[in-house]
Amino acid sequence: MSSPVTRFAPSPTGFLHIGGARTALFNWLYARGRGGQFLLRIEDTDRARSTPEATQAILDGMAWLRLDHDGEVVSQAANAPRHAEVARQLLAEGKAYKCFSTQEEIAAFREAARAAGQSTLFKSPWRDRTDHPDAPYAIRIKAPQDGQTVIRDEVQGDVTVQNSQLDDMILLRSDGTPVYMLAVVVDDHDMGVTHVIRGDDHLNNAARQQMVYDAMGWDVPVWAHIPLIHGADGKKLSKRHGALGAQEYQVMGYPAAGMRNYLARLGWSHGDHEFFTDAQARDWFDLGGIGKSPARFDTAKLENLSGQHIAAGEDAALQHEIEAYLAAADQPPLTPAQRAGLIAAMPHVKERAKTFPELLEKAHFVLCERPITPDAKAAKALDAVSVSILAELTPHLQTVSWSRDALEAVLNDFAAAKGTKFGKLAGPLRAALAGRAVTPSVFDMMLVLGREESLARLTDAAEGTGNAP
RNA sequence: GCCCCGUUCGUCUAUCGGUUAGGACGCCAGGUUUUCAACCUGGAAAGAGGGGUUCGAUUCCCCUACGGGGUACCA
Repeated sequence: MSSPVTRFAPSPTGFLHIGGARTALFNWLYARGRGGQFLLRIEDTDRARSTPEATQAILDGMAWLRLDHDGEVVSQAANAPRHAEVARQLLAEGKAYKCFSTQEEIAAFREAARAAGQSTLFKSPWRDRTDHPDAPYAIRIKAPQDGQTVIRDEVQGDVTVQNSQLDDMILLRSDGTPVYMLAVVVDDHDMGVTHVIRGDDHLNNAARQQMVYDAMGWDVPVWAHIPLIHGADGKKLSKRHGALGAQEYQVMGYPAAGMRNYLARLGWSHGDHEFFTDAQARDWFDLGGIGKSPARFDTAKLENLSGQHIAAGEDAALQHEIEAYLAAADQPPLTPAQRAGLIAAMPHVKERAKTFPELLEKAHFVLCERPITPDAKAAKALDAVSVSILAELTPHLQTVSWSRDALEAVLNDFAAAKGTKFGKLAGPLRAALAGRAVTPSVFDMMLVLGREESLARLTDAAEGTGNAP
């Protein structure tokens, strides 16, 4: 069995839609997991709505999710001559015919049919006529008039469509331009696509497209129509559900790995596995694991998975991705000092953040410089009493060996001597060290900061330096 | 209107005729704790409705309801 060839074929009319991202992911997973190829084709035949910016946005979105494609990006519009050629061939073989009906005539036909309560499928009077006038014509395929067409779908099962439901669809418009329904088939065939994994909304179209495959004597690809993604209310995903563009999630600070895991898990499953790596997803992904019903987008689950991926992430990789996030979110880049600080603090902050903004907030202690300006909550922890206690504590830290055990011992002893518990000291220490009330462990902060910087910050706080919320 | 598809806890899902219907997220209660997060323990929570088939249906078939998609010289 030869290796599969899949493709993602978005229309460049906007950003990379979240549903499109999942479709791309499924195709990528299927191909990559089997040593196959994953191709990318931009369906830009609608010149009016297609823009280069949109194409770039799609490419950017895929790059963020690390969905690399094989070969050049194919432009469907560029293949128009080949599409027309196929239509002409079918015409020459008598499998298609010239239709001289005008759009007005067709509209009138449908209106009458609707009024009479009959099928609105257009029945062209030109199907079998040979007395052709000298006028513009469209090329229509000769659809089978009886029998049925079966779509052997890997997700939906066998879907049977009565051929009486199929019309003689247009292949080539009267202006000579090919129609999408023809273009996809020709392109998929020419590109050697073996597996068409796409949205459910194309399921019915598959029957019409199969007519073209049959007429040309081409092998029909393996179909896999995946259910669409819906909003939290179960309705079709739309703007009112929030972010629709895949990249908006990058801007919100979700790691690509978390997004991929979530998207893969949305509508597909592999037993009870919820959290998995890219490698596992590639190994496990199969068409049989795709569900049949539409799934709702759940931000809470996305967050959970993101948190797990951040925690499991490799420090250097996280570092790079966070810098990319900063750029995508239009935020100032890290200074060399901040970068070094973040790398040092990473082990202590990555396990407590669900998103990058959250991680950065927890890492604030290495991103800020003296004198530290505490936020409101931290300032509250630095009242007169606390400040005097810090002043008293500082000398004890001058000589202690700078290790977790030693620090813990010193602070506990100091707390005991004061007749209190370390917990009471933690708040002020946190505030002095980070200027925040929410931070990693004070011991971890001190170790990351080092003795000199830690003592300087404590001294600042004790002296009230820079203490102006 | 006609055609096609779908329907298991709030959400994502497992189950491929026989299970106390499992897991995860979220939620609730308790525990741990140095803030947040994490973590530990426990809990509430589901087969749309109605008919069949069968010794036995969540699972197979039919009907209804609801949801989605298609029905273009759009993609």
